[in-house]
Order: sequence, then structure tokens, then C-alpha cells
Amino acid sequence: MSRKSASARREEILAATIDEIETTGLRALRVADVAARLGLSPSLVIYHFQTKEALVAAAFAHAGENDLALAREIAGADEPATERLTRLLTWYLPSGSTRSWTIWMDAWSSALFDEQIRSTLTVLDEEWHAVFAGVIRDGVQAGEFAVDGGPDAVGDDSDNGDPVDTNPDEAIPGDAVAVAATRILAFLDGLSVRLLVRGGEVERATMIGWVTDFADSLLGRDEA
Amino acid sequence: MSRKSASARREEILAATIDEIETTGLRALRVADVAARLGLSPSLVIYHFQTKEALVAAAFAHAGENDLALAREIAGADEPATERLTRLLTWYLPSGSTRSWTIWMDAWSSALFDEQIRSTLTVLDEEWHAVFAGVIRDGVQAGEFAVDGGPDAVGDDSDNGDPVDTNPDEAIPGDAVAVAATRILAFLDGLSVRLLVRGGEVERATMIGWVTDFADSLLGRDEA
DNA sequence: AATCTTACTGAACCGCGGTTCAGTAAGCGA
DNA sequence: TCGCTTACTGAACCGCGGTTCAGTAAGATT
Repeated sequence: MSRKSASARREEILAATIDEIETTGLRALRVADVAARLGLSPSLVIYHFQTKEALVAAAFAHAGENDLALAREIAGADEPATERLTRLLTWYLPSGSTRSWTIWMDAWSSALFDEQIRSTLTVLDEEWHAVFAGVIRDGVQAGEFAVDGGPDAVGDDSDNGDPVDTNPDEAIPGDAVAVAATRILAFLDGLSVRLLVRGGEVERATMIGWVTDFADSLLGRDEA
Repeated sequence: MSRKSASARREEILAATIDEIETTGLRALRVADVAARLGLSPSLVIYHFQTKEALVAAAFAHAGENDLALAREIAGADEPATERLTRLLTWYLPSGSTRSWTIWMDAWSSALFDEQIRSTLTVLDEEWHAVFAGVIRDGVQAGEFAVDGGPDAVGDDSDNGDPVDTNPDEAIPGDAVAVAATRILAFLDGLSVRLLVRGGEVERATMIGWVTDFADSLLGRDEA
């Protein structure tokens, strides 16, 4: 019966929702279960979020910000960029521990038919991109990485309306750092899906090696 | 009122189900809609497949086999391996045309909590892997590619129980060809997700360039 | 033509679960 | 102490949609 402030309760409910999606999947998500997890009535959940749909959308955003906060912590550490990058790569891939991952499979499929969620994911992705790009840029300035515009665009040198972009934080091809970050993130996502869907077919440790190689080749560090 | 053989009707229904999932998403899939799409009664759908769940599982398998059939066609063409590989890469990435893609977002998220679907996806993935590995192996034998065991595993040279595997069709690290195929597939999946979820943030053509570069570096072809 | 199999329908069933709403009480300010 | 705001509940509502089932007729088989 303990009354809490609206914001505190909302946060509780969001956390419970994320846990629920994480363990049973979005498909099986019921507001009643979320409420039961906190010993509350289903009506309260609807009271704070007006609809289940809104609850889910908020939960995705909340989960995303949680992960980002940890990522920024790693990215902002007082260490050489090489090490920070490695730690980011390692932490990004799904493991038993920290980062919730299965929720993003649901988020992706939801985003395809829900404009709200799509834009949420877009924002989150841009922030992720900024985190990676920041570390890479640090490494370039420290002389750890050598990023050349190299073999970026292969076949589409024709119709790029704005060849140069002034803002280095956005995922615009043309900025070599940004491109490297995007490619690394894509590879990470692809590997993560495999890890989740195909179980232990390929060892997580092996995958970490693969991304590291990939990053090395993109960032001009000699492999092997 | 036209009666059809059970197998023909089943196939029709599966195709309709795939279309429906593709356009409205698994979340919103209703058996009534599938039936309506063919001008049939919902009961008939349940008559052929006993449950909606089974229908969806069958639809995933069917969609997967469709895509694979086309992939095998490309892979088996009478062309140099380099060209076949490029065409595979290009065709794999989601585009307006052929290959259905959004359905796989739903398939992935479903697989996380459905053993049946998970094993279906596992089988499909193994077949995809075999297709890519086959083309790569052709290229190696023809001298187009130079695959060395190179920088495969970076940090886990310690605990590989079975260092050598005899079957070259499986995704076992240790076989350099198989490893290359797995890495390429992972990158393709990651790029595809971005293309679908983030819309036209990065051009499809640009991504094709990225995968090509990646494949080139894995297959020992000099870039740029 | 008679019969048997089987694809197919219509209508009803029914449980599930999100949402509503009238009412309760906990905290807080005066 | 009174009263006002507001977090919170319980029960009922209700529409949606998967599934059931008894019945129909199309096509094959003889």
C-alpha cells in the first residue's frame, strides 16, 4: 500500500516491464504480469501509462538509455582508446550478465510497423554511434588509429547530394570515422543475433576476436 | 467453392500467411485475415494447420526455403565464383523486390522463446552457410580467392576441444572457409537490420560496397 | 448412380486480457 | 483538523480472435 511519487513508480514499472519482456518475450507480455511482478494492480499500470502500447514504447526507450549510460561510462574511462574500444566491443555482445539483448529483437520487429518505436530506435542508434565514433576519434588524435577515407563507397560515387557534412557526430558516409563506427555496429548486431538465435554454435570469445579483427582493419592497425 | 488438394491449399495458405506477416507484421497477424486474403473461411486454415502457432512455424520454414531456392540458383550459376558471390551479397540485402526480409525480424524474436522456430532457423542458417561456403570453396579452388587460416581466433587459442573438423559444410571455426562464410553472413544480417529499421540512413549501394570490402579482405583479395 | 472420402463452411463458443470507472485512502499543505 | 490532490484498487466490462463442431457438397472410386 506504499504510495510512491509518480515518477518513482513509473520507473519501477518500466524496469519490471523490461524484465518481463526480457524473460517471456514481447509476444507474451501482459500488463497483469507486469503489475503482479510489483504486487500492484493492472489498473495502476494503465493509470501511469495510458495504454499497453505506450508502456512498451517507454520501456524500449528506458532500456536503451540504461545500456547507453553504461556504454558511455566505458567510453569515458581514463584509458587508451584502444582499450576502451575493446571493452565496448566485448560488452556489446550479448552475455549472461549485464546488457539486455533479447528485448532488441522485439524492438526491431516492432519498429517495422510502429513509427513511434522506429524513431526511438533511431535516436538510440545515433547515440550509440556517437559513443563509438567518439572513442575512435580519440584514438585517431592519440595516434593509435589511422583512419583513411580508403575504400568507403565502391559503386555510388555518383549521386551523393551533400558530399561533405559538417557535423561529425552523425552517421554520414563521407566522414571516415563515422563510417567505421557504423560498420562496426552493424557487424556487432549481426554477431549478436547469431549468438542469441543459434545459441553456442560459435563461441562468444571467438566472435570477440572477429570484431576486433574487423575494427583493426578498419582503423588501420596491422592484424595478426 | 473450388476444392483443391490438401497440399496445394496448404501451399496457398502458407504464401498468404507470409504475405500477411510481411505487410502487417507477426504481431498483428490474424488467421481470419489470412483466410480473407484467399476468400476462404478461417476454419479452413485451422483445418489444414491445427493451430495458429503451427501455421506461423510452417510459414517461417516455407519462406526460408523459398529464399534458399533462389540463393542456390545464384550460387549454382555458370559464372566465376567472384561474380556469384557478389550477386549473392547484393541479393541478400533487403530491397524493394525479391527477398522478403521483415519476416525474419519476427522470426528471430519468436525463436528466442519457441524451440520449434529456433530449430527451424538453425536448419535454414546451416543451409545458407553451406551455400556461401560452397561458392567460396569454388573460388579458392579456381584460384580467385586465397583463404588462409590467418587471423581467425585472436584470444582463444587455448580451449578449442576439436581443432580439426572433417565435415567442411558446417560452421566450425577451424575451417577457414566456413569461418569466412559465417562472418560474412553476420555482417549481412547486421547491415540488413539497419537498412530495415533505420530506413535510408545509409544507402543500400554503400552497404554493398562495405560487404564487398569485407569479403575481399577475408578472401585475400586486395582492396581499393 | 450410389457411396465414400475429405475439403470446406457458418455460426457459435469462450477465454483471455486490455481498458474503464467509481470509489478509497495516503500524504501534504493550510 | 480539515480538505484537497492524487496514487491506487477491485470489479466489471467487452471486444477480439482462435478454436470447435455439426453439417454440406465436391470430386473420386466403384
